[in-house]
Amino acid sequence: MTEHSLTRRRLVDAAERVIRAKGFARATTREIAREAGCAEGTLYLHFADKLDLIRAVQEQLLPAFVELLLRLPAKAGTRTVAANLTEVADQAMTLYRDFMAVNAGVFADPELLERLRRLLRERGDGPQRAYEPIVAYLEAERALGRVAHGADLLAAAVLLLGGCQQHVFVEQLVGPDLHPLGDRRSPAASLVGTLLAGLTPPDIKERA
Amino acid sequence: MTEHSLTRRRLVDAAERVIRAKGFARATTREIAREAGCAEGTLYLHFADKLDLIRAVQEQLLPAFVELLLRLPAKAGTRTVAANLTEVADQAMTLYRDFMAVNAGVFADPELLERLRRLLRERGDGPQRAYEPIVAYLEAERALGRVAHGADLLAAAVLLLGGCQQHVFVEQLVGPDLHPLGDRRSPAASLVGTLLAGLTPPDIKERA
Amino acid sequence: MTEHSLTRRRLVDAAERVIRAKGFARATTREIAREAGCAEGTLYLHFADKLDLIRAVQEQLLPAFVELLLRLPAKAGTRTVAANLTEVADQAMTLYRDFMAVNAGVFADPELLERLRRLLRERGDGPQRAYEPIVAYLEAERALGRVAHGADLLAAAVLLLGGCQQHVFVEQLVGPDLHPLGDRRSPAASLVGTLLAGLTPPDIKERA
Amino acid sequence: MTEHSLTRRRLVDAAERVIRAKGFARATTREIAREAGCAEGTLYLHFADKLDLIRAVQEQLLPAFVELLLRLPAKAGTRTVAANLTEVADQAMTLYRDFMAVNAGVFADPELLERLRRLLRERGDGPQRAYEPIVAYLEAERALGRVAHGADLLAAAVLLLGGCQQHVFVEQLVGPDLHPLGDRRSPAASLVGTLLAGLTPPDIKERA
DNA sequence: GATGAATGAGACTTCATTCAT
DNA sequence: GATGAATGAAGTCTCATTCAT
Repeated sequence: MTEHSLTRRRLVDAAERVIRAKGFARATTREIAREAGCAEGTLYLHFADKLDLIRAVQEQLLPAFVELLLRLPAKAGTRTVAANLTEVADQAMTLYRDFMAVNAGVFADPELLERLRRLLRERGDGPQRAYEPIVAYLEAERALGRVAHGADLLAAAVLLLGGCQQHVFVEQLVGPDLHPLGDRRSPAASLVGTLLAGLTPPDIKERA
Repeated sequence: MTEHSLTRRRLVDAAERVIRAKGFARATTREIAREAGCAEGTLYLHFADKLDLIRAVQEQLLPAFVELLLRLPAKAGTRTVAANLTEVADQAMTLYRDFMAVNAGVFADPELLERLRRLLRERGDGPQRAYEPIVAYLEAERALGRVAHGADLLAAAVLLLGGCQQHVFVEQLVGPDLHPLGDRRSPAASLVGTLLAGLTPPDIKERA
Repeated sequence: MTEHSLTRRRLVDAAERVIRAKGFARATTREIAREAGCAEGTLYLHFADKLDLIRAVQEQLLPAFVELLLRLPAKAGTRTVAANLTEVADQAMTLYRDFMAVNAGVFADPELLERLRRLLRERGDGPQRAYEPIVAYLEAERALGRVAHGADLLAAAVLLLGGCQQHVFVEQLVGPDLHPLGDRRSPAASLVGTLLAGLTPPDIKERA
Repeated sequence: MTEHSLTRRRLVDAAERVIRAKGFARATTREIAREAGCAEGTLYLHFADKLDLIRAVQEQLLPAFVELLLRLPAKAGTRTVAANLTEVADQAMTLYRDFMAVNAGVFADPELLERLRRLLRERGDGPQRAYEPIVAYLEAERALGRVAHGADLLAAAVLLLGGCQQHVFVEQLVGPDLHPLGDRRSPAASLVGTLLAGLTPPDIKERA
């Protein structure tokens, strides 16, 4: 089976490297083969076509993202909630920076998007899986009294990861120097602090 | 002048339609011209090149959102903060849905990204500008006592818009039915409510 | 008759200027019309097509070249033969520099070349007409004893103009600094001096 | 290696044929590929771009001439100076006839001209290199007493090659029958003879 | 399995020319 | 006569894919 071939793995890794380094639009089969150290034709011995290779890259990327978060729930009760979430936010920003080009390429091509959608659906997988360990962690903290009882933990996870993605998005589009949040010591900590504190003033909150 | 030419507008509209319908990767000059009902060469009478047309599409998408945001500060004190922000969040989600394919195409090609970056830099423009009216609105509400004094308003704006973008991102990748936030009556309201309330329990907050 | 229209003349002059300034390949109808200060369509009111305009440029250029030489024969007996020929050579180099782009464009396109050939044939005109005043001048000098009796005056004219064209050709291709003749005080004088003196040593010449 | 590939050679040959047959302006990549019997894309497997192919054509045209010139210095002392130079002149005319269309195309386009200029500069190459073996030959003949001691050998080389180029230029523009030098038994011999003899009468020369 | 030269459809862009105003 | 927006054929070049070795 070609599924576990060494050359196959080299091609997937090469594709990921090229997309990250030169952008999705520059990730040609020629460039990928060169990076993988094999001939262009070899690609078609291991993959039906280029989309098939891209799909393989996606399959490899998504788990990496989710797995990072799996250790999170175990941290409940350690340090502070802010510290734990800031660590996650920092890593999320790094991941979004890396994945930006791949995601963009997929969203730019409906055929790729549809293929990936179908694949994720079959597996019950997807980016929303990243919410789960965050929600689990927050549930654990809630049980420990370090998170409010009424809090919408799923919405919190969306806000947290969204804030990170938004930060990276603006950062890449206008540059870190023009990003209004870019001059903070830790943009991640700013986001987490605000998410934890909320915006409602104490007096109003009491009445609610 | 070509700036307000009818054909120019037809081309921009056609480009937006094609990008949305067939994706950025399928939005060829040929297809766009066909959709606009004019010859391919005509495109280059109104735009320097394809990117110039893409930029025009981006500039056409923004106003609806910007205009909503510009009215936002004046709403301070009306209805509830939650209602005002939820309206913005709903509009932002619509915008992100429309923008997704265009943004993806730009982020997939480093050259397009670089050119857009340079243009935005020259104009002092960019997606970060959307934070400003939100921050201004929240400042006005803070002056009215409806937002906490210590709140980090810029971080709040990033979380809010980021949460919206994240929601749309997952929605488009896995479909609305599999999105965990998709079954809520109003995902926007969920995000806003959580952002306003925060996660910290009242007792801890008092001590801080 | 459009033959003597002011706009027509403006177009021909503009075409010549554009070809000289930007090269034959960059001399588009759009550029020429812009330089002439009229609309692109106007060109087709005065000329059947672009080739017709180019032909008009040619018609205007060739006489300018020939007319320069017409004063030459009258100079026989004045100053020195070397001085008179050097003056011609200097001007010939200037002309070849100017005409290079136009000539190149014609020689690059067989259809243009054929049209020009036919036109010249009808008129009995052409670049060979430039030889005539040079030959006439040398004949006059020969009668005055300042040029050898057996000299092949036509061949001399070809060598002189050819040397000038060759000099400009190399100069434009490799740049004046790398041209081996470029560092002479006067390349034209070098060519003329050598043409006058010949290469054969005196002792051999006597025997002949 | 593609340097010695059969297809590469076929493309260069095809390009030369097409340029000669249809002119530089008609030598499109499509036409060249068709003439070479391969696909248009194949051209870009062997050449960086179209100019790269044109350069290869130029480099292929040169050798025949260069080789003749390289053997020239060794001929010093054999036959007569006139015979040796006439042979060179004949070959030069053939070369210029072949080169005319290619050179014209390059001189018609400032961008092509600039790129060729840069390439030649890097290599220290160029048409001026043709002067060197001619000068070397004449130096050898001078040492043997068959060329005058004071002669400007570089200027002589420029006159010789220039005369040949001029002859071909006029011949192609007005046709051989109208060329005033065209009815000579050997135009090359006429030019060489005149260059050797010079124009100055013996009595004046003695005084100098 | 591996190779890489060859393919050819199709991308973006230019430009001589036309025609309704 | 003049205009200039529109045309569309044609140009150069790219790239996913195939196939003989």
